[in-house]
Amino acid sequence: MISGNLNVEIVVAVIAVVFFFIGVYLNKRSLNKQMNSSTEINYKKIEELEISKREYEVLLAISDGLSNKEIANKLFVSESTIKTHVSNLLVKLNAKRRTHALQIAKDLQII
Amino acid sequence: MISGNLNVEIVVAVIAVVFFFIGVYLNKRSLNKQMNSSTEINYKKIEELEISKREYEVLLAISDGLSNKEIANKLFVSESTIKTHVSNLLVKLNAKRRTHALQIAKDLQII
DNA sequence: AGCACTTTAGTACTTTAGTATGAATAGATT
DNA sequence: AATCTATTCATACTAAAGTACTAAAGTGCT
Repeated sequence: MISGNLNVEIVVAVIAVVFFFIGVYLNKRSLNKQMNSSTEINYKKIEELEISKREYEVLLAISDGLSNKEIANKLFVSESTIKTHVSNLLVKLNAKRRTHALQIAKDLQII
Repeated sequence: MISGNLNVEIVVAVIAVVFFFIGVYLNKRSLNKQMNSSTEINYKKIEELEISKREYEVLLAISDGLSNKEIANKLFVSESTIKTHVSNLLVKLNAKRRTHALQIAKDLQII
């Protein structure tokens, strides 16, 4: 009788643990399908768009809300240089302005 | 003996279901804490910052990458009006410019 | 009606952003 | 060595964004 009760308890515990992790696993899967945000960055897309390393740094700085002058200071180059990078980014992303570039970049999951 | 086996099966099933949902629930909670993106919008924060309905519409339009003129057309008002809203938004969000406002708004989870 | 707040809009101005163009330099590749 | 690409920077623009006011009209509330 004692060994019988122990068996039941162990079985219950195992089932609880197993189904707990099944719940966690299935939930993670379903959530990943839903939200295509906060996912990983699509590096292939960055290459595909021929966005250079420096241009990408500028793009990230834009998404931090920095001005061209602030980006220039951060990267130790002139504001002219940043303007060039931004202009090239806008062309490559087919964006009209920096906020538009951010919207597109998020959509493409490159930031 | 028969009724005894049935009870065990029912108990096992109940435990399985219960722990399955506990797994789902706890997983959802832990994921929400990690990624503060793609989560729900913090409407209390919007009120707290005293951002009006119209100002919030403008904020969303900014995050869509629209220019002041485009926002004006979309909301059927003048560009002057949009400039007023944007200026007020920048003050309320303590932002230096619209891209900075977007960064802050995302951080506060109001967009 | 009176009050508070939001939304609207204007003028005049300064600051940022963005375009177009040309050019120099460094690094990697052929 | 010659070529290609990325990065840098400048000048001279035009366009967009943002500030600082002022003010009128609409909305909701008491």
